[in-house]
Amino acid sequence: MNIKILLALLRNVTMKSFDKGEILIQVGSTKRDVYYIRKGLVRSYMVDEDVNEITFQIYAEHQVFTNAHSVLFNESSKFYYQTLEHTKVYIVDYNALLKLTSQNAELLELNRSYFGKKVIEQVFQRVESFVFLSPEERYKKFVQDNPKLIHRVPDKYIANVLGITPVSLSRIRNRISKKK
Amino acid sequence: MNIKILLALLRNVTMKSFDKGEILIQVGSTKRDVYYIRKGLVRSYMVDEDVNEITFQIYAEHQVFTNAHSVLFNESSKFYYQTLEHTKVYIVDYNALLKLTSQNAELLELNRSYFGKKVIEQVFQRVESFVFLSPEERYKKFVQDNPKLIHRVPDKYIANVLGITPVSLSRIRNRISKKK
DNA sequence: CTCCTTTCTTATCTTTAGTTAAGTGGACTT
DNA sequence: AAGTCCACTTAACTAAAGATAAGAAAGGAG
Repeated sequence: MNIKILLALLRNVTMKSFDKGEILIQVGSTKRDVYYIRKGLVRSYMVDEDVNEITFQIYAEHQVFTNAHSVLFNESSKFYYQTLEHTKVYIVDYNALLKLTSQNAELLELNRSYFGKKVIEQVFQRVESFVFLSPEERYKKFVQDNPKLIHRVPDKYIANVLGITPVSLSRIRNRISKKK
Repeated sequence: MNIKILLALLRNVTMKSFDKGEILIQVGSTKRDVYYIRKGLVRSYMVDEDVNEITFQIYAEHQVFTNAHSVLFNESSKFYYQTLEHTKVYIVDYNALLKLTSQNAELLELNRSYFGKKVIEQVFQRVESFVFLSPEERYKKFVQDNPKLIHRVPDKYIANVLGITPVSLSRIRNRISKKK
């Protein structure tokens, strides 16, 4: 990779720290920032008509997230993105990233293959888990895929991600532990 | 758009017709063909351990589908793609498409924005429907989004797509019609 | 047109999830 | 250290979904 482009890339990267509970992306935002989590935990969530918060996704260390509605569909964000712990992130403006990568075939491929794929792969697998698995199986898969997360993320958020209620999640846990 | 590139594009497009029930993409295939449905209906499905077919997605006229596992993740297909009616499609090899589009910024953007977005938008909305909606609400949304499909697609396939059983789908219909 | 297959519905029973509320245990505050 | 808040569990009830089977309706093949 061209060192000139690498330097240009680095110039566009910002490091930021956030306290627990801070909002990184607001609903309605059209910013096209791409976040890489160096340390910490972030969740995306929506607020429904009854003012309930519903968590859509959870992101941990080394994961990339972004205002997907803005980057992918040019719409404003439907989600809040909020830290669940003290969190340190690298931020790149997606437009700048695009400009840079379009100048370099290698980077372009990296951008497409890495960033795009990760996001899509995740979403795809998630649909599959809803179509093919029961809530209990989804929970088991979640634990398997994210063994460390269950101790760091409140159950109510995990329940939302699995598409069930916190009460139901608690019962599923109970059921599983009894079977053993 | 450059006419030379347009012609090159057309040289890479094949038109094909399939009878009802034919398999377009086999499980295990690594072919990177992109299909555009001119007329007809296609479903993607998996076969589980108990040899049950589980339908993952349904594609109709003017929709684009492809061996997503192969194109997006460089893996072999986990799904069969099968016609549900006599179906006419245009086929482009994705690799050829990539080569062509990379020579032309306009086409590149078209490819990214149109093909990519459509696929991703669909999957995203689908996850949202599982997280935020009940089975009954999912069914209503499906009818709203695909008013013509319900009369062309067997219920058991729709049930799979919604993540429920055919029996449950029948009951949901019954419930809805009684409420009116 | 009739027979056969497939799909859809209906019924019964069991299991699981949603809802609401009460109770328990931690963590944090003052 | 007592009180407050919040997350999680448990309980009781209702509603809905899964499984299985049987019957009705529709579609296709000969």
